[in-house]
Formats: sequence, structure tokens, C-alpha cells
Amino acid sequence: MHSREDLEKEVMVAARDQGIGSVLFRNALGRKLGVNVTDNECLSFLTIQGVATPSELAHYTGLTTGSTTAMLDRLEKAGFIMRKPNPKDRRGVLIEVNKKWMAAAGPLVAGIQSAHRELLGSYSDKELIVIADFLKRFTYNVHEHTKKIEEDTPSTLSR
Amino acid sequence: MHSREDLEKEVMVAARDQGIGSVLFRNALGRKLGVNVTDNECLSFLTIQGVATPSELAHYTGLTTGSTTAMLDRLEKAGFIMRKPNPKDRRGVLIEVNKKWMAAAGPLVAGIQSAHRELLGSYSDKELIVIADFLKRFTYNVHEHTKKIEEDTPSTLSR
DNA sequence: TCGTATAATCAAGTTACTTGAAATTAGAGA
DNA sequence: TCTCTAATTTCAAGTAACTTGATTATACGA
Repeated sequence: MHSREDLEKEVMVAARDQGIGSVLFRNALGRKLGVNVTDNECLSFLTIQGVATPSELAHYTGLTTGSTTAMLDRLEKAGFIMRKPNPKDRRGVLIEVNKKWMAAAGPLVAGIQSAHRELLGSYSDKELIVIADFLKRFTYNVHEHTKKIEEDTPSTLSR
Repeated sequence: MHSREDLEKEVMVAARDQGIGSVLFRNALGRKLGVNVTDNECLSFLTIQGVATPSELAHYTGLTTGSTTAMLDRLEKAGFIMRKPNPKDRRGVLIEVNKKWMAAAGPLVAGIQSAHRELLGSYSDKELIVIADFLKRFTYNVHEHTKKIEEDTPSTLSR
């Protein structure tokens, strides 16, 4: 019923839809919790990573370091994050998410997390290995080509 | 070597890393092409979807419809998108990406696309079916819980 | 220890965003 | 058909967030 070509396309489309869905989910979460898109992306990154430096957050959010300072001021004032001294570099700080954010976001992500766990439970070990392998290699491609874009000389696109 | 628990966790981590990687890739692309984060997310969505209404773009980007109008004005002025009348609804318009954007972004995404195609080529039909199935069911979860968050009564989180 | 690079912050100016209202059309019900 | 309400987009005024360039402090290589 499915040609090889269709099958490959199906995976590509499914991967893209997944990306779109994730953005929509995070936006819904941010709206619900009353944080703007940028702050929400930052908090979502921190929730996954645990801690990060302002530089890393600037890179992830696509902001300049100046805007990142302002964003962290906002989030700190709101009680969602904490600045801690970086023991490895006295110039910098480490950012941590506070319990206030976890307590607010936790209940909203609990449902999807358990749904994902249930989904994973429906696969055999062998299948999970294939899935993990695919995701890792896919992500590797993304990283490699991100580096390539960042390294290449600036584009000449005129606006 | 791997417990079942480890295996499931590995997939979850891989899925999250993939999401983070995608954001970083899109940001790199936007920086390179000189468009801000919001405009870039919008263009990336349009590139995938082909066409969309301003309302859909507002929802995807997390903007109000007012900001979306301003964003579309920017992108139209820059020559990246086009407003077309919506034949199905004379109140609204349809947004399309112009060749100018495709020509600018195309070369930067060509590499990753062929890398992804090569990656898919390394899997058997059976494996691709598992991967596609996983991605679809994962995305289904995301959609369902996005709806749930949007439907629930507003949060009482005070800032 | 000198010079350069990196991390974060700050202040001034600019850009993008929100809010609330207006214009236009859709769609449902009398 | 004719209202009435809802939906889609736009607009103008005010606010919030972002960029740029400079500053402070520390790291790190020569």
C-alpha cells in the first residue's frame, strides 16, 4: 500500500508536525501562566536543563545578552528564577528555576507527561531502541547544520 | 545493559533534545537571514504549511491579531510574504510565502534536508513505520493536552 | 603581568507588542 | 429575507520588550 517514498515522506511530515505541535503546546502553557512568549521559552528551556548561564539562555531564545539581562530581571522579580554565583567562573552567574514556576507549570504538564509514558509503554524494547536512535541521529543532523549556518559567512540578503 | 526504565527515559530525553535543537536551528536561520525571532517563526510555519490565515499565524506565534497585522505588514514590505483574498471568507485573507524567502532560506536548509533524507534511507520499511507511528501518536498527545490547557478555566497564578 | 577575550549588566534609543475600537462579512435564527 | 451576534482583520495609542554600544569584572593565553 505504501511505497518506500511515501513512507519516508510520512516520517518527515510527522516530524515537522511534531515540531509545530510542540510550539503550540508551549504557547498555550505560557498564555495560561501569563508569561510572554520569550520568557516562556526561557523557562521551558530551564525546566528541561535545570540550570543554564545567561549566555546560553540568550543563545537559545535568540536574544542579545542585553535583552537577556532584562528578561532575567523580569523573571527574577516575578519569582520564577534565581541567579546564583557560578562557582566555575566568577564573571558569570547560573540561572535556576524556582519552585514557584514548577508548582505553576507542573500540574499543566503532568497530563502530557503521563500520556507520553503510556505511549512509550506500548512499544517493545527493540522498537524503543529504533525510536531513540532515530531521534538522536535526527538531532545530530540538526546540530551539525546549525553549526554550519552559524559558521558560514553572513548572508547577503538585502531587505 | 539497558533496563526498560532507562530505555524509556532515553527516548524522552532524545525527544526533548530534538525540540531544543529545532529551536536553535530556526534561530540560527533567522539570525543569518536578518529576521527577528517572531517573524522567523512565522515564516518557518508558512514554509511548512504553504498558506495560512492571519488568525492561524497569530495562534502559532502567540501574538494578538493586532501584532500579527503589524508583523505581516513588515514581512510584506520586506517582500517575504503576500496577502491574497480568501475565496472562502471575504472577511479574511490568506498569507503565502514569496519566492524571495524561499530563495534566501532554501540554500540554508538544503543541507539538513538531504541529511535527513539520508538518515531515513538507513532504516528498513518496518522501522520507518514504527518511527512514523511514534511521532504521530506523540503529536496526538501534544495536541490533546494543548486543547485541555486552552479549555480549562484560567489559572490563578499571581505574579 | 600584560593584553585580549569573555560574561553580565546598564542606559538610551528603537522596535515590537497589547489593548480597545472600528469596518466588514459570516452564519444562525425569527 | 432580515436581524443579531460572532468572527476576521485592521488601526491608533500606549506600553513593554529588544538592540546597540559602553562599562565592569574576571578569565586566560603569551
